[in-house]
Amino acid sequence: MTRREPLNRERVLDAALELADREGLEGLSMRRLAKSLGVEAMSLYNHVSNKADILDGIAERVFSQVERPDPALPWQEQVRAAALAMYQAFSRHPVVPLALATDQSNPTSARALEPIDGLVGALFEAGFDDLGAWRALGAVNSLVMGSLLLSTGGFTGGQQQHAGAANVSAYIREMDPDRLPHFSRLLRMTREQGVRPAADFEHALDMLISGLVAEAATLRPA
Amino acid sequence: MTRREPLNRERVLDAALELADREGLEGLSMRRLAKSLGVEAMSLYNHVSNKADILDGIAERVFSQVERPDPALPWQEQVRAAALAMYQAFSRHPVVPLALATDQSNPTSARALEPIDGLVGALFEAGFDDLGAWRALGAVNSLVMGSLLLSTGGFTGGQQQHAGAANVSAYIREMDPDRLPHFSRLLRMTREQGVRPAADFEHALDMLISGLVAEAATLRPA
DNA sequence: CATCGTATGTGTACGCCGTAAGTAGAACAC
DNA sequence: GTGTTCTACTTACGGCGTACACATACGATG
Repeated sequence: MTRREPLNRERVLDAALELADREGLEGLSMRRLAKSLGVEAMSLYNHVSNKADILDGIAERVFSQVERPDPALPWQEQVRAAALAMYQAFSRHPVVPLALATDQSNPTSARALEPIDGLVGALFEAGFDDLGAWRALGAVNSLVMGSLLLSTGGFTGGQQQHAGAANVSAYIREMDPDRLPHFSRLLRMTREQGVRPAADFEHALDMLISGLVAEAATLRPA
Repeated sequence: MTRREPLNRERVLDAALELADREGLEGLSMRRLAKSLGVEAMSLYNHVSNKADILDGIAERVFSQVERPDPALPWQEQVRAAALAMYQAFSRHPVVPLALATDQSNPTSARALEPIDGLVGALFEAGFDDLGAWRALGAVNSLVMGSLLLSTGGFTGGQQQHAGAANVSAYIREMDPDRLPHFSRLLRMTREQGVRPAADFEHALDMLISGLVAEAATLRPA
């Protein structure tokens, strides 16, 4: 009998991320995770301190996959690249934004926050003061998180996969177009043409950044 | 003995929203809700079909409190007013955006979606085509939801209440400012000056809308 | 080699959760 | 009266996170 590899934190987090990607946040339970590792639930506690620790761990892992933009770029492009990089990394693992938003995960390691630090640096380059940078950071983060959350199951989201299509048509069926003429027109359009969350996000990001640029222009009369 | 008022859907939803406001989303359980009504858990099922139904119900309730902007306003101001109205209604009941984002709630009634319909109408007024309006709607919704979610417990959120202050200072303690110079500077600032999520959101919204306006200007050479 | 402390995995149990199923009692129609 | 319907209650099931006690295996030490 091939003696099985001993457990360790790495392997637990690997399996947790994989399970969560496959089954969603509510499918990630200690018992199911243990089963996927061929082990009993309580064994996990020898390697992680509790479930929150697991969620922090996978969030950190995903944060650490966020590519950092080239600091030589103009600040707008750094902001754009940083936001896109966060969006892309998180959209590969939609469980993470969910866990962050619901406060089930709270990564505090420097490694996790580095992408954000880079973004703030670019905002300082642009001439924002502390409050301005804080607000711009919040705007970008909100757009990233909001886009991710709405594209996964949010109320007006473009849920393109799993229950997605069925979901949108359920909306259309239950909705009377007389009371919601504009919105139902949009929903019909999305049904005919599909929905591309990443492209939509990129477009939204560009609009926000153009607003940031306009504001930054008032700061340094150059 | 004063015979107690009989239960009904209204009273169940009232109590559910109140309990959720007080105890948060994870504090809203069928058993606790029943107890707050002086009743056993299973009795609730005579008036709502399950827990998802309750979450839909309270979401609809809060949606219906969103004020609709005056359609006579210029479109930018309609968009601004609609987004602010959503933000304000939801920030009084932070459970609702959470339930929406985690797909635990999925209101489909016309009443709930009216505020969104109005927003789309304003975007059509601005000259956006279907795809443009869809994207602009997504941008605004994402910003609203993202801001709400991050201000409640998000990873870089301005959690001003409950565990809030302690939380930010925990960050500061665990973080070494050498690796995160910019971000730690911002956190220090927020600790000294506090954080005002609503003002921050308004600022972010204005930046996004200025981006929307710029885009709309390219559509109608007017 | 034997021994022992530590690290790792297991079994059981507790108090939560949502809810299916069955039942008891009251209100009402006939 | 009898029957129907509606509401609330009781019990129970399978799931959750995890505390606690226990077993076993391993590496260092004698």
